[in-house]
Amino acid sequence: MLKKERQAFIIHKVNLHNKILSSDLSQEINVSEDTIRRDLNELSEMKKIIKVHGGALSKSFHNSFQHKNIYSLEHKKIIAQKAVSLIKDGMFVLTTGGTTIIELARALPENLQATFFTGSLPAAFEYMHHPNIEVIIIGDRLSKNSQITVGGAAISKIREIKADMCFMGVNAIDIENGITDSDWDIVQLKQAMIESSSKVVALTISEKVNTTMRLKVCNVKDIDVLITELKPDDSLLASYTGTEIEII
Amino acid sequence: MLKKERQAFIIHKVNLHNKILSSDLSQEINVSEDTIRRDLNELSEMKKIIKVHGGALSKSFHNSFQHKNIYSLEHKKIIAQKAVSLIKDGMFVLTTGGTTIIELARALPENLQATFFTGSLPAAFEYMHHPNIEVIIIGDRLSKNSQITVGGAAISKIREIKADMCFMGVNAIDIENGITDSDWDIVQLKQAMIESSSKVVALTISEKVNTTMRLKVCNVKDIDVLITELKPDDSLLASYTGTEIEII
DNA sequence: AATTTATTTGCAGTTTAATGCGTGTATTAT
DNA sequence: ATAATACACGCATTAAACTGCAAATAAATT
Repeated sequence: MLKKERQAFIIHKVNLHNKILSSDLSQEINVSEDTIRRDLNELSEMKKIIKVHGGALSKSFHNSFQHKNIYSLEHKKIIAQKAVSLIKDGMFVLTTGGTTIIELARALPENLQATFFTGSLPAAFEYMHHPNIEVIIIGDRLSKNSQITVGGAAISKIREIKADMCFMGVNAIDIENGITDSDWDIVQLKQAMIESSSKVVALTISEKVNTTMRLKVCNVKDIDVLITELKPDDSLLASYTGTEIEII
Repeated sequence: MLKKERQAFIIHKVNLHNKILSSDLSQEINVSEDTIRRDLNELSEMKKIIKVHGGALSKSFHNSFQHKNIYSLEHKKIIAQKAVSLIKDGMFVLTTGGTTIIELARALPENLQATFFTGSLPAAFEYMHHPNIEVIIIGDRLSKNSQITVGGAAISKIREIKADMCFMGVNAIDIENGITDSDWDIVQLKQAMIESSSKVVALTISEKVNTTMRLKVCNVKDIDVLITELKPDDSLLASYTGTEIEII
C-alpha cells in the first residue's frame, strides 16, 4: 500500500468515525505505529484532521463541540455600549439573538423604559432582569442551535409589529453581498425584522466585516447604522463610508 | 476513549443537564475521578464550563446557582419523577411554568421524543437541552414575576393546540374550590391550557394541598391526574380518592 | 537492466503525556 | 464539632510520541 493511498484511507476512516486510534490503524493497515504517526502528523499539518494523543479526530467533530469562545467579549461590550446610546425612552425595539445582542441587553441602563420584541431566549432572559423594560416574546418552534424561535408563526408575528428600531447581530457582512448568513430560518427572520423596523442597526465585530456566507439577508443599503468595535474612521470600514450608512 | 473525546462528552453532558457530578462522570466514562477532575479543571481553564466543588455547571445557565435554593426541591424531584413516567414518545405536551415544572424538565429521559409547548422561559431552557425534544414557545408579553408569557395572544395560540397532556404546576388546590391561583393572567393561561388538553395533570407539593387562593382556575373534577410527593394512599389525599381523579 | 538517488519504513532508546493510587489537606454536610 | 466527601500533590506505571539511524523500497538516471 502506497503512502498516498494509505493517507487517503486514513482521512476516509477519520471522517467516517469521527475518531481513530493510531494503534487500530497500525493493525488494520499492517504498518508500524510510527508510520501511522508520521501520516497523522502530515495530515494534521495539512489541516485535514486534528491530531491528538493516541490518534486523531475529524475536523467536524472538533467544530461541533468547540463552542465559540467569547474572546471577542470585550469588543462586543464596546459595540453594546454604542448601540445602547441609540435607544430612547418609549421605543419599540426588535432584536435577533447572538452573543452581541446579549451584551447589548446587559448594557441597557436601568432607567430606560422601552419595549423589546425578541424570539431569542437568552436575550429575553437578560431583558427580563431590567426593571423598566417590557418584553414581548415572539413564539414559534425553538431552534436549539441558535436558541431563537423560528418559523412561519414567528415571521407573521414580526410582520404585525412596527418597531422603531431593529438591532441585528450580523454573522457576515460585505460591501458587495450585503449581510449574509448560513441558516435559512434565521435569514427569513432577519428579513422580516428589517421590513418591520423603521431603522435597522447592524452589530458586528470587525472580524466579520468583509466576510460572506451562503445566504443573503439584505443589501448594505438596507442597513441604516453599522456598529463595530472600531472607530468610524478605521480603514477597514472605508468602503462603507461612501454609502448612506451611518457608522458608529 | 481519547482525552479530547472525553472532554467533548463532558461539555455535552454539562450543557445538557446544566450540572454534573464528578463522581457520576467517573462512573459513566469509567475513568478515575482524578482524571475527571483534571478534565474539569482544563475545561474550566478554557472557560467552557464552571467548575464547582463536586462537579461542574454549564456556563449558559448560571441561574443554576439558585437551583439549590428552590423550596422543597427533593419533594419536587419525586413529583417530577412520577410525572415523567406519564409521557410517551410522540406526545404533544403543554406545560405551565413554576419550579416543579423545571424539575420535570430536568427529569426527562434523554431518549424521549416529544413536542413541548410552553410560555415559560426557564422551562424552555431546560427542554432545549434535551436532544430529542421539540420545543414550541408560546409568544406574548413576558411576565417578569412568573417568567412566563401571558396575554391574549398566548391564550389564542394555546387554543389552537390540541395537546395530549398538560402538566400544570399548582399553587393551591382544595376539594371544595378546586385549583386556585393569585395571578389573573396565569389563571387565564391555565384555563386555556386545560381546555386544549386531553388530559390534565396537576403537580403540587403536599403543602399546597387543601389551600385556597383568590382566583379560581378549575374544579377538581377537571383534573385527570394529581401528583404529589406523597404515596397515593396518604391520608392527606383521602378526600380526593373518592373522585374520578387518578392519584399518583 | 543496473545502478544510483531519494524516499519511506521500522526499530531501539529516550522523552513526554495520560492516568491511577496513596496520602494529607480542604470543604461540605450533619 | 465531627464525619464524610472532595481536592491537590507527588509518584509510579503505562502507552504514545519523538529522535536518529539503518534497512527497505520506490523513483530516477544512465
